[in-house]
Parts: sequence; C-alpha cells; structure tokens
Amino acid sequence: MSFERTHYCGTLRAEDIGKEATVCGWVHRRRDHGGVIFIDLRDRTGLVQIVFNPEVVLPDQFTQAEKLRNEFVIRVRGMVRGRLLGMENPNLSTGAIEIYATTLEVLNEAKTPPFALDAHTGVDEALRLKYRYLDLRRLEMQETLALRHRVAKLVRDFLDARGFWEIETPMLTKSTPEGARDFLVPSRVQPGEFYALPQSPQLFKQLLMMAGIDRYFQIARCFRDEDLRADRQPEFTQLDIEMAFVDRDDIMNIIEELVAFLFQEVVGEEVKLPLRRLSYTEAMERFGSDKPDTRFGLEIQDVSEVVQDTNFRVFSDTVRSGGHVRGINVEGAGDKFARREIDELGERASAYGSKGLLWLIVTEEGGRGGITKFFTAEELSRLVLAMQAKPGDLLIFVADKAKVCADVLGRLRLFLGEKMGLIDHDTWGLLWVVDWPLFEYSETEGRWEAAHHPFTAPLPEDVELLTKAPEKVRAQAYDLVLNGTEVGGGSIRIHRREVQERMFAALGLTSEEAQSKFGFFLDAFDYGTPPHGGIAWGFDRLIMLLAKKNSLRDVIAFPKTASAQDLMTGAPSVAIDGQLRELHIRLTPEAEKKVKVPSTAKKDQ
RNA sequence: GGAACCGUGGUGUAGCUGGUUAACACGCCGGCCUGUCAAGCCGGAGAUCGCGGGUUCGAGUCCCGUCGGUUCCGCCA
Repeated sequence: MSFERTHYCGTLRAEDIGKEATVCGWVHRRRDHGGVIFIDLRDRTGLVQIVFNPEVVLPDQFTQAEKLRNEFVIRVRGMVRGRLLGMENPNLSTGAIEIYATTLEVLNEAKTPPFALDAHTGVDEALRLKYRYLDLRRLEMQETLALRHRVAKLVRDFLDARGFWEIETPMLTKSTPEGARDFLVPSRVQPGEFYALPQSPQLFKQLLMMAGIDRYFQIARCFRDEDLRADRQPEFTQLDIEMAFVDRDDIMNIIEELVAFLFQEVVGEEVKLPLRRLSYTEAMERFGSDKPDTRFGLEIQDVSEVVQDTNFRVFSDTVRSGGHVRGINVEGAGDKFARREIDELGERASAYGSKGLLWLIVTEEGGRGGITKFFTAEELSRLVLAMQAKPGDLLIFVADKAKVCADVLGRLRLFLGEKMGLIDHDTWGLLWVVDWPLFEYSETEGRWEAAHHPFTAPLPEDVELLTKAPEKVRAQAYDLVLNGTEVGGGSIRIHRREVQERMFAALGLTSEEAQSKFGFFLDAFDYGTPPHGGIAWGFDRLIMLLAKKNSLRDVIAFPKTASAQDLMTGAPSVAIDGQLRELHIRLTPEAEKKVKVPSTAKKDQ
C-alpha cells in the first residue's frame, strides 16, 4: 500500500506476532499511565491497542504521544507483539496482540467531538444527524453500511449469474402514477415546465421489456414527496427487477431463490422454499393485515355465525346488516391485564376506527366483565368454544364491516404481540401475499384506485369484469412480506394496449387524459410487447430488518429528519433570486415572508 | 394538516405539590501514576434550564405561543 499502511487495525491476530506493522486511524481512546500510554486505534475494521513505552519509543515520540486526544488521525509504525498472559482482552478481536509503537505521526488533530463515539452512550438524534460524519465513524453504523454494501453486491452477483442486466433509468423524468406526490424539478430551458423525480422506474422498466432487454434490474433511487415515518424517507432505494416471457410463478420462484440466497449469505439462515403463500383475503381475515406478521399467533377469528342469534343486539344486528363479528383470544390476558389495560385496548380500537371494543374474560363459570351479562350461559359457552378459549383468557371483539374488523383487530394484534412479548425477534416471518384485488375504493377520492399500480394485469378470467365489477377483479400481484413489513411488491404487467386502456378507463381516466399522460407508453404497446412482470423491493427496509434496526435513518448514510430536512447540509435551503428567475419561478407572498430570499450571490443562512 | 412525547453544562440524565448557591455520571483541562483496556487517584473549568411572552412576591418547574427532534394518525405501498 502506497500510504505505508500495512494492516487494518481490526485485522491483526496472533499470527501477526513478530511482524512490523503500520496502521492508520483515529484515536478511539487513550489510557495514559504516565509511564506507559495505551491508545485504542480505530479504523473501519475495528480497534487495536497501541503501546507507547518509553523504553521502546524515542523521547520526542513519547512526548507526541502524550498529546494525543480522541479522534486525532495518526499513523503508527511498530512491532506486533503478543500480550502477556492475563493481559489479553477477550472483548477485542485483536485482543491477543498489541502494537509496540516505534514511530508516531499525527496526520491531523481533532477537536473534542460533540458526542461520544462509543456504543454505550445514547445521543440525541438531531445531534447525530448534524455531525453525521462523526456518527458514521461509530462501528455500529459502519457495520450497517457494510451489510448494506454486501447485500447489494450479493444481489448483483445473483442476478448477473441469471442473465439480468443492470440498466439505469432517468432521474429527470415525467410524473409516474404511483399515487404519491411528485418532487418537481423546474426546467430552465422550457419555461413553466417541470420534470418529476421518479417515484419508481416502473414505466421505464416496462419499456425496457418492450425493448427486448428480457431481464433487467436496478438498484434505483426513488422519490416520493409524502410525510415521513420511521420506515419512510422521501428518497429511498428500490431493488427493481423485471423479466419478459414469464408468468407469476416464474418470477416468484426466482425471487424466492434470491431471498434464500441472501438469508443464507447474510444471516446464515436456511430459508425453506417455496415460501408460504397467503391469499390477500386470508391475510386480511386471519391477521387483519395485507402484510401480516406471522411470527406470533393471536389470530383473528370470525364468530358471526355463533353470535348472530344471540340477544346481544350489537352482535346480532351487525351480522344481520351484513357485517361481521370478529375477535381475538388474548390468551392469559384475562388474568394478567388490569382493567386499565383493557380500557387502553378500547381506546386504541376507537383510534383505529371502530365504534368500540367488546370484551369479556373467560372463567371456570363462563365469563365475567365486559359483555358477559348479555349472554345466556349456553351462548357464552358456544362463544368460548368457538374462540378456543380457556379460563383466564381475554376475548376481544369488533362488530363492524369486514374492513373495519380487519383494520382494528389487525392493529390491536400487533400492539398485543409487542406488549405481551410474543414476538420472537430471532425468527424471520417471510411469506408471499398473493391474489390481490386489482382495485381499492378510495373514500376520499370517491373512485376506484389501483391497489398496486395501473399496470398490474388482472387474472385473465377477470378481464371482462374490469369496467363491470371492479371490486371483483383479482390481480396477478404478489407482495413479499418480512416480519410484518412489506419489503417487496410486484405483478405481471398488462402487455396489451386494449387491456391497459380499459384499466385506465376503470380508474376514471378519460382517453384524452390517458393519452396525454401515457401516450408514449400506450403507443409502445402497439409495436410488439412481450408478456412481462417483475417486482420492486424496498431495499432500505430490507436492510433495516436484516440489521434489526427500528428506523430507516440507521441504514441510510445521510438521511432526512421527520420534517424532511438534512440537518448536516441544511437542505432544503433558500434559492437566490437569480436562480429563481432563471427557472421562471416566483415565490408566493407567504413563502417569501418565511424565507426572505437573498438577492445576491450568498446562498443559505 | 392533526395528536402525543421530549428539549436542563460538551454528552446522558436528576431536579417532588413553584422557594435560597441547579445535582450526578461521563467527557474536557491540569497534576500524579509503567500494564491498562468504558484505567485509577487528586484538583479545576464548564448551564442565564431550546426561544419569546404571560401568571406569580418568586418560574427549570404552571399557562400560551414558537422552534427543533421523535413517534403515530391522515397521507404514502
């Protein structure tokens, strides 16, 4: 190595004893005993102990070593020696050895960092983000970035070996219809017109199939201008894959293999194939979610038939009017939960959109509390039987439309699973959710919307229903779910123009609108489009789950805060007046009042 | 757009129903110390309690607003 570095800090082992070594890195910690000085030197591979012993090192070098402080950047030459018996440090991968320094060079001094870089002190996240370059020095963050790199590399290797080509698609493009708000980029050359940043490369990857590429992938940056969450950033990365001349099973098979390959290589976990497949309907009924967390029980059960003839009007009326009564047997919670905790469940249920949460505790005699009093002993025992409950169990019910039941109970299930510690965080809940509906009715928009996106192909036998009965059309779509998080979603695409046109029509687009938005795309269908399909993975989310992090910010090198700001660079920031003029943009009075646009060359602040 | 929680030396926290000089640990600076490894011992500096109002004889503490962070709902696959 040209910089004279012979080893990385964390790689030195007993085998290196007796070697001369030159290492470079940051002073992680110093322990100055007056006579002898220990330095833990850190680089991205880990720590190694450097010893400055006045009997070994020259006096002026020792004086230099006394001046070392945390985060100084140094280069040290010395002899690798085995540590004396009893002096080994089992907490360090390099704990069997240490470097007896002979030469020290301070390459750069450092101010005391604003927060400690060791693992055991919690730090305010705003501070971490402001000094992200320091935060990223922490070994934990470096390990995550390394993991991310490794997964990307494995994905590339896997797909390359199977004939996929990595092709880039434009960032400055036309608005694509994912349903989210676009980030717009004003055009200087075309006054008044805007590019949109891609929400996904959806149209381009389909056009690549039309272009005969056959197999494509990309690790693609995507942008959606919506409010953030712990698992949502305005810019994020998708692993985007598309294949021609395939059906649903072809794609799911190869993707499963990729999943198994990654789990094997990254976490050493054997994934049994084929993956479990759950229909959308079953997922909604049993787990109340289209992305069920299958790592624990507490499944939802339908007791509509059992309770429809009881005198409890809330139940019987709901069933009579076409609704459902569904519940969860919260095993053991009847004994464990305080009344206050049960009330909290009710409050949550209301917040999730139910009229109320009905409950009772199963006892030897039948039941107590909640809605017990509305039932005869016989009705009660039938209900308890249907819920497979035993004394001490808490039964909770929601009586409402199927969607509300699923939504409320699904969320309560997740809450309870976490609260009661039922989730085994060492297992991986991997499955496919298949047989999606093609459409979802949007109450706010008052019209049908694509459940996935408007290019998803319906099942062939459902094509006729497109305009007649949209709610009945099933999609050739599949979602990959991991630990209750959607990590991937895909479908077989429409490859015939008339089907695509009918799809647009079903979504309420006039043919003029379809033409102006997607004319180029519709035209492309006319020139020989192969059947094709694919999938897109939320790459950041996958990494987050593999790294067992709770926030996307921990797996993205330079993430944004909940208010979509970058605390390090200060982005977004004010544009100078001249820039705006070139872009043919004028601020509204409200915006102007807020930012005070500087008229001269000085940007920011 | 809405809700909740948080904001106290450089960092992490404590500070009760409002009451005198804001406490502790780590870090930092200085001294001592030749085998530590989250070194030890001694000493020292360092905070107008995010910001602005208000209530009060008196506010870190109560109220209102505002800024920042986080989480959730809406929004978003």
